Amino acid sequence: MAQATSMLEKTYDPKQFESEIYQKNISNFYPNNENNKCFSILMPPPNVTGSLHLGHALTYTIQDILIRYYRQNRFNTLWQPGIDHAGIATQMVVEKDLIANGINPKELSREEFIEKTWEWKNQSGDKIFEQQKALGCSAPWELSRFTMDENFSKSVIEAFVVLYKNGLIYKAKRLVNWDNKFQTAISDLEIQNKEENGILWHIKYQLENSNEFITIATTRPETMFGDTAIAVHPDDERYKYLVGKVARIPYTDRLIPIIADGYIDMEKGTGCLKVTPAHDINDFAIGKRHNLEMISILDKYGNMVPGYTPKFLEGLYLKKARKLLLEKLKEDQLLVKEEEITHTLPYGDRSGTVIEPMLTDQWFVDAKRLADAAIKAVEEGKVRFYPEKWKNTYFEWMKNIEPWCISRQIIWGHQIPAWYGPNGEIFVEKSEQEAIEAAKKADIAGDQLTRETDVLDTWFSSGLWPFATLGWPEQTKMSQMFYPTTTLVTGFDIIFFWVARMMMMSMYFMNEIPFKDIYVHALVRDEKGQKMSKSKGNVMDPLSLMEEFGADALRFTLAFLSVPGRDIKFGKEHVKISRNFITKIWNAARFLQSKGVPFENNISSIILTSDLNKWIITKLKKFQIEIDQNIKEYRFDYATRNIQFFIRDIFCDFFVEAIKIIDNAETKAIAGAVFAEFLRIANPFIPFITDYLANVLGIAETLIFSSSDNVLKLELYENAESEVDKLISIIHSLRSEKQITEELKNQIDDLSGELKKIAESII
RNA sequence: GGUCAUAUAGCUCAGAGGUAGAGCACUACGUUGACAUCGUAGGGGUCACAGGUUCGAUCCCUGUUGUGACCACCA
Repeated sequence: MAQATSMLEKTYDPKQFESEIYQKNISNFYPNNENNKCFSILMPPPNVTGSLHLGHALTYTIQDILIRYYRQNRFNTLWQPGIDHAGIATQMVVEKDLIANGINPKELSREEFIEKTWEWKNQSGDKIFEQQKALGCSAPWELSRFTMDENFSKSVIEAFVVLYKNGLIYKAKRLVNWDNKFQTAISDLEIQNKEENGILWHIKYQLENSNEFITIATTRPETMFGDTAIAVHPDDERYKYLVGKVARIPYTDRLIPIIADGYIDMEKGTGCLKVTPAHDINDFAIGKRHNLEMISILDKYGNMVPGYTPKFLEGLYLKKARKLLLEKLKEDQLLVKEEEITHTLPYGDRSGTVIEPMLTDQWFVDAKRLADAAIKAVEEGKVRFYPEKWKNTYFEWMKNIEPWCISRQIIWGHQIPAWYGPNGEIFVEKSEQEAIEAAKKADIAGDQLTRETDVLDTWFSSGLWPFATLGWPEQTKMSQMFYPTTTLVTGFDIIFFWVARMMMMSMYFMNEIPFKDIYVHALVRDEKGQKMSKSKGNVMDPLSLMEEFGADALRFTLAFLSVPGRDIKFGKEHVKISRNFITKIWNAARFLQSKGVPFENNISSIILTSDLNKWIITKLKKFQIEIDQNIKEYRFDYATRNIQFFIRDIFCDFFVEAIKIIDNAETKAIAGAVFAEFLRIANPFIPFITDYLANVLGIAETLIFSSSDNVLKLELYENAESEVDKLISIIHSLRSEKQITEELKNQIDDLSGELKKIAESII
């Protein structure tokens, strides 16, 4: 004990625990093989470009609490860590980095660019691991996977080939969301809609062989050169007579028919819609119905292509072309009205530019077919959402799922394993060698093959995370032990991106759910409830919070604020309060130590004679039971409240105060043992201080593997509990009434000797 | 337009069919065996509004309003 005192006081300010240095170096992968209880969590792989933000800190804290809790209770645990290659995001960062170093990324070959990206990844890719460690994350880092690693890539290729051969992946020319900045297609999910003020231009098209005009309304006049019809509602009395006639697109010789289609809303605009199938999703559908030609008038950079475009606009970027065209239309009195409207425009969530619908060849996953099993698994309760309401969100999206465009025209990612023959033949194989062999059978020489240059959507590979990390398609021991995983912890913002995709992929390839529970946590907002963002400047850095208040305080705060179904309004003040609470624990330890309390006794072996001690034992066991329950129900908010209540209101405010009066050997032994058990119970939440105290107080080298068995074996002493509870309420009355009434005096006289002594000490 | 949430003390949030709870802030007192990063005591609430069910509703139901998120669409 004397030695422990010197450690406490020598290394640290005696009144406060400084947590930053204490980190146990223990392998955190814990297959103990004592039993077959397994608990596993997939760590959502952060982007390789990422650094830790508060949302990460929240999700990792929750996962770490779960992992530590089950590991303590002798489960075989796996918290699978890793990093995502984050295709577009990474390519963006690397390109910027290259430009900053005087290299033009466009002048690099594909191979050179990939090499540069790997270089960049290798020097900055592991930063986030260090940050996770600082937060106390106890993951087996040696098992980390990276989505672009050789083995993982093999799994990705395998998945693609199998899906293709079974008809679940296909190539098609369709309208996709096109990002002009990156010159790639993106999926529907990668779009952010923003409401904006815009102008609706009313433009006259002259009817052929007539002096009459028809007026359409559009927000995108420059696409008029891709028009292939004008549509009106079949019941629209104003325009009925025009159906079947033809109009001429201004500044061109092209004639387009006026058609009738029920999609048209008579109230909107002029009631006449210019139909541009290659540049609008709804127009595309109309075009299909009426067998219209699809004319693309923009190239991949968003410039007007020659051919259908009049000479004076050729080659111009669409916005410039629009401006020039409008001036011209005005001059020629074809622009009859400018109406101010608000409308929603799609923006690329990475590029920030307006997304154009574009007619291109892309690869798609037939998500509808994959969705069925994924929906069923949740409907049947094999996979459960916590809180349950998120299952509605999941169903809504899954049941209306659209084909998933998985090809990206970028470099960084898994290159699609497809080879083309000279006449457009497609060979999808796991390797070039196999493609050559397949081609040979079709009488195509290997040297005539060219490989698809597109790469896969990042989320295609992330979707395989639950089983690809465990070695799929090989059958591994890890997979046997840990698949399906127990709990997925994630934010609601990636239910579609990731959770839904993992569900689909896992049901298809493993024929089994990827996880049993999905715990959906909140979004961390600032104290005013605003989303944190760099542009608003309200981002709080977890690392500096940890530096100021300690990792335990941050973890405790995040868990405390994790009320299901409510976003977290996060203020620094909260962390300070938690830090104060950590200090309270620290000081309790200092006091017990100064009293010469022994900490090494096994709690279940101490013989209990006094009500006071039976009381604290009863409270301790109830505390343990509550914690167990709350962890099982993912109520980290309750669990942290339990911890606070037990150590402050139960242990410090009453029991420690009582020790000052009743300090016999039994009570001291109980105090030390209860405190030791408290440290153990709190360890998953606040690992730094608890492990440190356990260590210096001689309780254990670490609490990381200590189970709750001893506490659960204890008896509940209901009588002693109510006796002491009575004493506590007497003390409250004594204090608030500030004088002793006859009634209180009688109540005190009814107490047993030891308790009476405590009550009398208050008087 | 559709869906899902949410409304409780000045603030952040718990809560249960039957005397409204915590932390912070506020007031008073306290450095009498750890802790002022603390302790003790205290003030403070028509539990958004309107109906309904009930012996009893802040809690359950319906509607209204406010707030938030997501999805879809926009000529």
